[in-house]
Amino acid sequence: MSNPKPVDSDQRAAHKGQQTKAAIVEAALGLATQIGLEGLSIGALAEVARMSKSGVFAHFGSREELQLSVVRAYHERFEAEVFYPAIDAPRGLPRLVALFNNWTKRTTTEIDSGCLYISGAAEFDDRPGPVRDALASSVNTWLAAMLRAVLQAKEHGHLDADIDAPQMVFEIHGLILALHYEARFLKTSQSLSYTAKGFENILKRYGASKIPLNNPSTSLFETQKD
Amino acid sequence: MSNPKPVDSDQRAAHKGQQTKAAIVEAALGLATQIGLEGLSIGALAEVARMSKSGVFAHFGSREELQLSVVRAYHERFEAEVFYPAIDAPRGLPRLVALFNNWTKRTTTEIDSGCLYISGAAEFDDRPGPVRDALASSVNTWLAAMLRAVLQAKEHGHLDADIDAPQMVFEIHGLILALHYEARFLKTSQSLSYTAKGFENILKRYGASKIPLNNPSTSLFETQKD
DNA sequence: TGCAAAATAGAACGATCGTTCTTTTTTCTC
DNA sequence: GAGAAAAAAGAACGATCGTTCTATTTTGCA
Repeated sequence: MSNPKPVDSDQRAAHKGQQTKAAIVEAALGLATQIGLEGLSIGALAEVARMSKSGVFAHFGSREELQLSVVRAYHERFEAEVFYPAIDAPRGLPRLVALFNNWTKRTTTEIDSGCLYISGAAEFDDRPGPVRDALASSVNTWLAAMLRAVLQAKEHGHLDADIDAPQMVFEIHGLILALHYEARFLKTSQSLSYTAKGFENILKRYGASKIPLNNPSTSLFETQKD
Repeated sequence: MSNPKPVDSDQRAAHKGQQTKAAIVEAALGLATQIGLEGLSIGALAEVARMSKSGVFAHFGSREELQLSVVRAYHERFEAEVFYPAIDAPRGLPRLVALFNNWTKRTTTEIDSGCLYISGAAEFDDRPGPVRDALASSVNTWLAAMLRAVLQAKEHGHLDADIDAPQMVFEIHGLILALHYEARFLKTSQSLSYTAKGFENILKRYGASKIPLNNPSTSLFETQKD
């Protein structure tokens, strides 16, 4: 009638199928983060999406492809929420701190919803296949980004020159895993402050104290853009 | 005929039912550590135990009771393998080191088999009920034991007097979680050495360097009794 | 507006799930 | 060795699983 082109905001020239598929993946992501990728069933998903089982199934062709779609969606969300906002911070220590802050913030949010990289690791650590590969690839990409940030901080003199960068990333990773485990499963109330203090300890040990941050009045755990 | 009392070595006066139940739990433990408590099905378990489904089922009465039996068995094994051997070490830093060494050793073994406390946390963090409670209770018992060891090390002057003991336990827990995650899921080859180095870093930061161990020629990661 | 194509629904499949019931086999005791 | 008790097997149940097929509805373009 008035406008032949659909006024679609975030999906350009999206046909109906792609829209509903996106909505299904969205719902599947919510289910999978709560009950896991293995617990995600097409019947339950169809109920949440208010569709028929076969209607949902047709968009993926197999359960495995549905799981892969969920992993891809989670990866994009993680990138958008943790990685991209942090590259606004200047290279070196500020960016490393920003990455960690975003990671912590996301993990804290996930205390209610769950983290696919953690539940997925537990579910697929013994199950070879495309889903496991996709999960591991995403996590490795993220850990490589953290490693890059550490190396840059080292190059800029924000950290000691002789530090073992992968070692530092490993220890940081441990903090996040402990945060998720103790906050979500054990419901330990102080987990977040333990995580923050642990990160401070790591920073000090690797020489971050020598280089004050741009804005000394700001806590280490406030992301600062320049 | 000759001897009316059964010459049973480790199960005194055990009737047939208790013996086979123990064997079933043993098999279930093997299955559950690999595919998880949720993935553990009675049909698959019966096949492994070379029994009928109903034969297996009769010993537990419900799947949940089977899962609880597995958790209890895992708890006992963990205690026997990690906790009890370490209390041969003298109170304080040596015992703390022994606990960590045993924990690390067990986790390294579990790279092939899986850890029930980690996979169980991922599966039951959103699922209230007796299984979740049993898992959380076991883990809390173990973390409390670690905390006790840290406090004793503090009291004996092996660690700084002003340290935050729960904070230290949290960081140690993170190391173990990272070891399991990166070794088992990501197959990062250096995980074990990262864990050992991370523990050394933590010990130093909390003041362990001030008190040399009994036997300076022995690595921190060799358990030493007496 | 009409028509092909895409999207969704509906029904049914074989398989497996946990569980119940009945029957057979094994074990233990007198 | 007989007979009661315990243990294990067998069959079947309703439910749900992923998947396939066909029918119906909805969409998008000429």
